[in-house]
Amino acid sequence: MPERTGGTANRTERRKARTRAALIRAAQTFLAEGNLNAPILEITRTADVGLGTFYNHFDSREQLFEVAIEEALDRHGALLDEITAELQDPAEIFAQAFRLTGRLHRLHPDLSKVLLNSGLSLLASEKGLAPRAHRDIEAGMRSGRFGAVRDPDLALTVIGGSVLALGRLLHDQPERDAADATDRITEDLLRMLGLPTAEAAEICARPLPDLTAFLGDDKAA
Amino acid sequence: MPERTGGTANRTERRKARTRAALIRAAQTFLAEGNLNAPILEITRTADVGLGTFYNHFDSREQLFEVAIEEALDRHGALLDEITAELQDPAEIFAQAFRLTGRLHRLHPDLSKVLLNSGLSLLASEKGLAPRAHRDIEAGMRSGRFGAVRDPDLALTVIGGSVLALGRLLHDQPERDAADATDRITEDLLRMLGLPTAEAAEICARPLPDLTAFLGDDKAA
DNA sequence: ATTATCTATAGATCTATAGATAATGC
DNA sequence: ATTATCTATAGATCTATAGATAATGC
Repeated sequence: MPERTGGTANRTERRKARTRAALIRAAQTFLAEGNLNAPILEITRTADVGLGTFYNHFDSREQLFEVAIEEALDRHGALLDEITAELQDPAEIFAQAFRLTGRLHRLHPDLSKVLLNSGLSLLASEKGLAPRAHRDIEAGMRSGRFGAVRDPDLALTVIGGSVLALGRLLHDQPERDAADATDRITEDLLRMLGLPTAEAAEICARPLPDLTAFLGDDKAA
Repeated sequence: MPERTGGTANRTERRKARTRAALIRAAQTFLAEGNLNAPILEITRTADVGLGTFYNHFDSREQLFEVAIEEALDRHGALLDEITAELQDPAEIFAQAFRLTGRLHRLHPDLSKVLLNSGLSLLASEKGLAPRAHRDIEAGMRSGRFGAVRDPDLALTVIGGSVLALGRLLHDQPERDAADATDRITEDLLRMLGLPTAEAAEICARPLPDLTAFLGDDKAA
């Protein structure tokens, strides 16, 4: 019977990886609660490992939380890649990624809260939505599709800020229709990038793949 | 000789107000450093008051920091009001407020860092830029000037997120021309709200009042 | 034999208060 | 006489490590 956790060489390494993952997962639950000061003992209890074990893996709480944020962004990035794998048009790739990210605040509230409590680090991170949006913006500029963009960093700034602020809005207004709010903002952003009004609306009205299928297993690689 | 700090009744009250202000100011310096965990003793040392005094004014560090963020936003809001007092057009009021806020990241880096480290609280706060932008958006909708806006909360979401993300960008890229970056984003946002391209550009090219005059005294009421 | 993990704990750090002091009110 | 502030400190809490234990490697 094959082991689940990674394909690393021996059992000792796999156990170590599992312990590390448990610590990261525990950190994410505290992050989701906005409790950035949780005592290390509480974190290790949540991870169900001994206190001393923490220091085998991390030097400080700050370091653990940093890794935990990166890991969450990474997982989200992988999900976006999976879902947009078939698409060619940068405008559509961007639109789908943004629309799905907005919906995620309802479908996966834990990840959502981790992102909201991670402050602005998502904006400059090499993981997650930001680098993908950057790639799509540059592709769209080259193809002439995003004619209104002169500086991709500035476009990315408005987009990244919108992702965060949208998350906050949906968190503050639990009864608001997340899909509708997200799609409207996506439309605004597409127009801002240079798409004609009608086309922006059309792209945001297209059907989306079923997210729940992808979210079935929480531990998606 | 009249006292400076407020016009409150007696000297005891004024001294108390000064102590409280010193604590808030000290909290803001730690906030600017991103040190949300500074021991209360260090905060009181920075404020140059005894440790016990802290508990005469606040119940917890969290409460102090909350007040410190509100105070910073409040001061910024008052500055914006002062500067835009003469203007009538909601589009121009909004544009000036946004353009000045962007420039503030260079002119007043301490306030800038306080805002960036305050997380997303600026987005939903009743103080600072957000309520003013909300007011301007609704005025612009009524006058038909912001024809593209259907839901003011969504417009405010993109705008608020952009404020924060712009601050982060300018912080990460110290050599970038803040005025230029800010004006371009303002232009994008005005177009998003429904202004014609040419008019958005024109409004963002107008001269701004001299901010340094207003920033002369840091303790502007 | 090696390596990860565990438990127990010394020492550092921090919070919150008690009681003393200093300043102002009346 | 009242009120804000101060200093000193008890007790709580937390970090980081030392040394023991358990599991795997070879």
